[in-house]
Amino acid sequence: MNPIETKKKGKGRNKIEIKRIDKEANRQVCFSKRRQGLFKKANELCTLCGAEVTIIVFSIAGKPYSFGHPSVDHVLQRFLNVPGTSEFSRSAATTSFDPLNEELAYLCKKLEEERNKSRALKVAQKALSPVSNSFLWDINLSLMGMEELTEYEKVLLEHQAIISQLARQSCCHAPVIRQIDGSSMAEVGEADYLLLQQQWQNYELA
Amino acid sequence: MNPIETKKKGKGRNKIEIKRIDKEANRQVCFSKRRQGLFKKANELCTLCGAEVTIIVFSIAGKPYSFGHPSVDHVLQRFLNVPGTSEFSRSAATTSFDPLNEELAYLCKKLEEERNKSRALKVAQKALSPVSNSFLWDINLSLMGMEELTEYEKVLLEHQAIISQLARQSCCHAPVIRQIDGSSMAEVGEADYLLLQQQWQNYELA
DNA sequence: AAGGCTATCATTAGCTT
DNA sequence: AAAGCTAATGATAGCCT
Repeated sequence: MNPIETKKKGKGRNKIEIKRIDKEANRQVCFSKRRQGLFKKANELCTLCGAEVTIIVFSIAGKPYSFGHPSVDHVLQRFLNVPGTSEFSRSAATTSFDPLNEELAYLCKKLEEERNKSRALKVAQKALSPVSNSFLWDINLSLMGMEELTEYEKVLLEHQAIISQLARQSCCHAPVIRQIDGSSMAEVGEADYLLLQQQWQNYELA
Repeated sequence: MNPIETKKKGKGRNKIEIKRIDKEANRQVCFSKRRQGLFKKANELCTLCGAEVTIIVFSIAGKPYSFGHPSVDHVLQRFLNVPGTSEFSRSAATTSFDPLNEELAYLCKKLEEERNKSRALKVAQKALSPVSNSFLWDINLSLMGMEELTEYEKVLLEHQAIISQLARQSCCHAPVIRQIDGSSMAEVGEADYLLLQQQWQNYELA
């Protein structure tokens, strides 16, 4: 037995390199199997962790497949409504200015204005440690009504967007993986209805 | 040895049922690990099969994470332009053709938000006790360093989660008093950056 | 093709620092 | 909290039908 030539048996799985599969037949089979696996994983993530997930896949042939919980549209709407998450959520027409920087500058300016408006509150801020933001924990949500909470939520989203922008600028130009909360399965084909049913059964049980 | 009680050792993986994880700490860890796994699988699908994929995930805390090859926007744009794939595809695709209206709508929306914010501020200033929430509007993000911003982001996420929960319970009309328990939900994913770097390296090679 | 099989590789739940 | 470990479970490449 040659120790170097550890020939594998014909059955079972071989380790493969993650690079484009040249042989078209193999690529198609791999695509189909792995897409199913990906959607299954996504479904598990939703069920296990209460997350909202959407996946859109275009095959090399251009055929679209999608997964979404609670629905593709729901997650997309939510994503597109987050300021700064997607460029075309507000304007696909990139004019001479950079929309992201423009948005950042705009929001900073507005925040600065708000800041100037509430001078009386500077006292409270100064009383607190300049290093620590722990005073934020003092915010008492329970004193707010729903309307106020809604407004506050908007501010949170804006601040979050700004922070993400800053994080993006200070790191690299790779697309930042962004975050806020929260699963529908809209398979363009038919193959995944079973998975969907299973998913909803899980939810009904929960 | 009781044949019925096949107790597992402390180490190693146990089989788990695919249902919501109750324990929050475990759920968070699971979310983080499985999200990374999902993105890795998606990246492999892209590389192996030449597919275009985007994934959008909202954590239970409301934090958005996204994966996209070649980019989230590219895949979303392609998807939204496919007739019938998404309910709001038509509006999203057609309105973006008019840059002036789009920009105008955006500015109007922002203006309205600012007005609401000011209104909320006034209400807060009037109604709240000396321990006021309204100093929040005074926060100047541009004065914070990354470390501070990261901390602040954690607070934002927690508040968002609480607000989301309150919103869900709003049928009660009485804002539920909940105390923040110090556990942070934020993951300004360094692990994600690694994944992204890996992703981009793969793409540069391809 | 599409689905089943299975050896092998990959992911991860629970645990430890 | 975040990162590392390990034994189990889970996914799947290559083959067969």
